[in-house]
Amino acid sequence: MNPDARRSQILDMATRVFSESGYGGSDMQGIADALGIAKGTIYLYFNSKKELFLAATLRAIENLANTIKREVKTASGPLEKIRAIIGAHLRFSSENRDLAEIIARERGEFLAHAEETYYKVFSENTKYLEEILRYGITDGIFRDTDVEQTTAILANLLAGTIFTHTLRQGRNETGPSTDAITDFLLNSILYERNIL
Amino acid sequence: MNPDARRSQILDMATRVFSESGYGGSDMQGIADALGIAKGTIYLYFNSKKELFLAATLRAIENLANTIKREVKTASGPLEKIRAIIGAHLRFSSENRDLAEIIARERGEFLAHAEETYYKVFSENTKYLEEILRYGITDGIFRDTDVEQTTAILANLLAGTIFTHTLRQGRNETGPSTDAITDFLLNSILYERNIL
Amino acid sequence: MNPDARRSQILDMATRVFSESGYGGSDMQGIADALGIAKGTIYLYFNSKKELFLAATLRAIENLANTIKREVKTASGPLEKIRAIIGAHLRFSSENRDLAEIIARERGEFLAHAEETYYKVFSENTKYLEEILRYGITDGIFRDTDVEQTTAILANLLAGTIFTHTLRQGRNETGPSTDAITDFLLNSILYERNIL
Amino acid sequence: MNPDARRSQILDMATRVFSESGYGGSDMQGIADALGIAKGTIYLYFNSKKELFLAATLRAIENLANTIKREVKTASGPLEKIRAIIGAHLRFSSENRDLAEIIARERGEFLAHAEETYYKVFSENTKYLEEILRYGITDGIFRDTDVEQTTAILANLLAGTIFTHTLRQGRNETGPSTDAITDFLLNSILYERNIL
DNA sequence: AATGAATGAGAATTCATTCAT
DNA sequence: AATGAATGAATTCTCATTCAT
Repeated sequence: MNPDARRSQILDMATRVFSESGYGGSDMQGIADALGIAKGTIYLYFNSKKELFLAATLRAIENLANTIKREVKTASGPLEKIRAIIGAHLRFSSENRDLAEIIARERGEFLAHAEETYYKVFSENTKYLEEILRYGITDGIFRDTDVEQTTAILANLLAGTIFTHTLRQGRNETGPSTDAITDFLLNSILYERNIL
Repeated sequence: MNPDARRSQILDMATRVFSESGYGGSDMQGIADALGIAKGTIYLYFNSKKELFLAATLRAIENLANTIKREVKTASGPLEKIRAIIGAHLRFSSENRDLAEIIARERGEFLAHAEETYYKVFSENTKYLEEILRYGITDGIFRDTDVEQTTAILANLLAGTIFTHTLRQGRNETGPSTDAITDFLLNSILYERNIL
Repeated sequence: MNPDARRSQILDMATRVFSESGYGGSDMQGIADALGIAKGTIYLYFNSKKELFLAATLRAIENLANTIKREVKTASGPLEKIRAIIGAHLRFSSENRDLAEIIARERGEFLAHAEETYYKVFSENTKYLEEILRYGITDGIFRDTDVEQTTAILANLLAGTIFTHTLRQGRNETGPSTDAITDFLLNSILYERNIL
Repeated sequence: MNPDARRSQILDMATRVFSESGYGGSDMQGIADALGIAKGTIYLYFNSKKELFLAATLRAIENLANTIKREVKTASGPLEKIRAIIGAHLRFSSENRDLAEIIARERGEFLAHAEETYYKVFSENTKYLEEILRYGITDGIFRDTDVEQTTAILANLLAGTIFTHTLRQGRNETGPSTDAITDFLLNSILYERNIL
């Protein structure tokens, strides 16, 4: 089997298993069994359980970061770009539950490493949001708010959305929609709400 | 030693140790050592490591819930009550890092149990917020928004604030202030922003 | 059970098992089984298999060094002291096969560590022998040989005696006797052989 | 590549690696890597790790035995033949460290097999030495000692020389020289020392 | 109530060996 | 002949939990 494909296949299964059972609740044999391969094979591609977990997390986080980047690039105009960032998070949480969940699991298991992971996404987010906000303020469509605080608020809101997504699902609840969040945000920051 | 005091002492240390090292990264011997007692003694008060961890988490969560309840009761008027809820979360994160951190750790380790924990706080939050919002809408000071969505948004924002608090600290960053979040929220939901 | 006694008991069995099967050929479970205790118990006293092995070796080497020291002290006169050193090695090999064997095993398994072990005994030997030889030369009973070379020769002879002891036993052969070695040595170094 | 050459090349590298790291400390992958060949290739020439190790040891032993035989044959007269045997061991230890070291390693790892190995060399030694001694005694140049004991003593001395060679090197020490050992021996066994 | 020695199930990891290509 | 990916048995080590004192 092609090494890249095998590596990717292991990562897929590891993501699924770790997402379902957490790091401590999963074992290497279980991942191997689920793939129908030998335990030793996993170690040909990853040096340890921790490395496998973190590789799976990293891939998830990069996937999220790419999703955001792609959608922001596609969107035109500050309002649409903001909606794109919010939408990217919600869609990512819904469509890639394993990926979203493993990101949240990392937070509890490897705090120090999670810092880096977290900043991979959120520093990107921050960059985009600050640009958009500054542009909008200069342009006169946004109120002259403290850009950094506003950005941090939205970052927390989006992080909270991902961290609570699975929790809500366990209760058959749905969180706020992209539209609701976007409206909420714009109502707060727009200079003239009535352009909505 | 008074049994309740000993139990409480063990919970305190467990909270500290689990907060620092996570569930998988902590061991019973370490907690006993830190207390200067024998490992077996812990088992006189808690049946298992998991039970100890969840008891510590539960206490943390109740502490947060009580903090919120107390401050909301003290505050007068919808605006002040909203500010109190937000402030309670931020102050709790700052002043009780261990407690905030163990709540975040539980999310990654015991997902199913975390659902309950989470709802202990957030259903309370939700109840208060929905009341406040409905009251404010009826009263005409808030726009006529979808109350459930708005509540869910704020819940996510506050959860994100707790979950990212330690992460930010690792980077020597501070998150948004109570004032910033409150202003942000009110600007969005107030019927007339200029009353601020 | 008394911790020192237990530690000692584990060391005894480890010495026996490692002597019989070598380091690679032994496993911790086997040692535990032979003692009728749990594997984990061994780890309460020794942190790793290697540490257990080296502790057993160290004890063996100290035992040999003490045997030599005791017998040299007891013997009176240079000729008797020399005989005592030689006799101590031969008796040690015969009466403490496990101990002699584990010393030889260490040589093959942990070369770097064996250096230290080896010098624990042989620097002691060297010290005694050089003293005795110098004394005898000054006194006129020994020829004026190169003391360091002669000492090194006897050290090699005694090391060879220990290292080959088990090998010879496997062939039902006996090595040279204390008397033979002593006579051999004295015939070489005495100024006048006929005092023998 | 010529099969014999490849086999030989593998044995060379195996000897080096096993000499440096011991049997347990070496792995087949490491040997293959050092040769720049695939691990599986080694198994085309040797059926197992143990077989490879023992083949390397056997070759080393035969090399030593041949060295001795060659030098004994070349030397003329009992005194020179004795010097040749001693010199062969010392030169072998110095010039073929890997070979000498793997012989010592085998002693600790495969005791039963080492018996055979050991006797390959030492029975040869014994044969030569006993012949020489008996000849010298009959001839009147050697004292009438117990030939077997004297032979065993020299065998132990030479074995000890090989087993301690690497140990001494780790301490930057040199063992006794060929001349010193030969003089020592002859002073002991010669009927008239003054012919030296 | 407290202790801490002992337990042993459990998991990670290694690596000699195989075999399809 | 050579390869190197795959295997899985074997082993070390950990640590939650128990229990005799």
